[in-house]
Amino acid sequence: MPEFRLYNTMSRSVEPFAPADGETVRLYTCGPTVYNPAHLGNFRTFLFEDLLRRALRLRGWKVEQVMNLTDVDDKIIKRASEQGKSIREVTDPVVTIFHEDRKYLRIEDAEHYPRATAYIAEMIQLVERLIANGVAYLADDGSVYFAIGKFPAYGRLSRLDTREIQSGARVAQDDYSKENAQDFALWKAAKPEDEACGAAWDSPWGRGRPGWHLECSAMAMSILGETLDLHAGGIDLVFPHHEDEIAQSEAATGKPFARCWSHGEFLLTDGAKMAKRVGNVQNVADLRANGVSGAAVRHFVYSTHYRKQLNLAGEALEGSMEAVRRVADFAERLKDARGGTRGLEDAADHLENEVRNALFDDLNAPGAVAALFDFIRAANKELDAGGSDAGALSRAREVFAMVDGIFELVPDRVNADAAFAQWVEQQLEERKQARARRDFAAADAIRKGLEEKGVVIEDSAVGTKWKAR
RNA sequence: GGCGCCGUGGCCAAGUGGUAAGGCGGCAGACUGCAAAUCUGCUAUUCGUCGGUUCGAUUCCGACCGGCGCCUCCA
Repeated sequence: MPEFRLYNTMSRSVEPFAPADGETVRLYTCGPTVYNPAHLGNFRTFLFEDLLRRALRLRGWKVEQVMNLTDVDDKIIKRASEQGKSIREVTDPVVTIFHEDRKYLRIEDAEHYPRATAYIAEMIQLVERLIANGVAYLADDGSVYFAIGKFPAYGRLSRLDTREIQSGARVAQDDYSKENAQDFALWKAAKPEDEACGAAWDSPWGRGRPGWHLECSAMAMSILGETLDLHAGGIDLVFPHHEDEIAQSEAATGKPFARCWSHGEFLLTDGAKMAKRVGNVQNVADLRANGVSGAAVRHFVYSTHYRKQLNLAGEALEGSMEAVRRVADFAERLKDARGGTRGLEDAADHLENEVRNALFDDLNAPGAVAALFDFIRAANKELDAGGSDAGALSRAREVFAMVDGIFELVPDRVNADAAFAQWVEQQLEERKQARARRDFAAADAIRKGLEEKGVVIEDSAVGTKWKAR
């Protein structure tokens, strides 16, 4: 089994990776803030993490993944206030949509999806530890802050040592009375609007709510233990989110918070970061409306390395839709095949090796996908040649299933309703008869009629197949 | 201003100190009654520009041009 190598943001280099106990990778991934459906940029990160967990399993490890759902934060409170709802009323529907979207993109279930509001007690305990350790303080405004000056390692992950506000940097908006502008809130004193929407809890420091960073540390350590094997997220979380997670976790436990940090790059739209503020977001609902399958999105995302910005532009998505059609046709063909050849078996062996090597080399998805397409061409060629080797065929099916079990590029079959399918079959029968009497004009007219209904047909020696397009 | 990333064919995009993966598209051919699917061949003498190191650089170094991201809302 080749060594698994992964880029570690902490060291800024590709390093060998293995879980501490040699068996189970304890993986924490920062999830969505559920005030609005996640957009494709968010999902690029979740797709990266999906591939990561599948690759780790391919390597032979178990994976225990936590993806948190941030269900209390400024934006949620703002929305709840505007709509006269509780935060729960705002977040519940969005959580439902998140999971639907996630399934559409075939992102596997993580083992845990903790909601921040379910871990308030753990967060309070963590803050108490930090206060006891002298690295957190209660300010005049009733909020508790982390004193970054008390944590010498602060800034190691992001390598942002100079914290002065420079020209060009965004200016911090100070809503709270901190001792140091760079200190971050662990616990925020409740404001009237927080109380109004159910975003306030009792604490030793009075009514309040958790700061954003606190939830991840509390949930990660509660569920996975004080030292994670791997912590992943979007590149923008490096600073301040992950920096602050490290500070508050390590200052509390005295142990390393994560053994490895992995960050996925952004999705751009026509060259600009996809973001609400830019106004260029697309979400899964938009894709569905345009007939873009989850499989096509996966192909698109996995065509670029996770540490490189990916530009949603040009005909890229259309290309992925077509590419995935090719994979689906091949899958069908492999399923229906009656036998294989020695060459088919060799191609399968080669594919398995290539995929392992690529994926274990810092998650080189493009390389693995390229190997898959090489295999499809080679296998189509072998299948064209016929062959009756049952062992070779089953080997090809096995490896293809393994690879597609990782990338999931075969789109869901659109199940035409029964009446429509019956109508299509009837048309095909009529066309068959027309062809039998060599009335090709009639046969072509039927085919044209089917195409107008979105049905593509393929004649072959064993009959005519059709598929909805 | 600080930190970092990127610039490869029409589009998306791998990769390596030794002469360019893969997908989409296009062109031609095989197969087909015609298609579709599939297969075959062709489609970057070249990897932003200019220098340098080297026997040799797209790959290393420097400068420049262009694009992007982070510097407490951020996947």
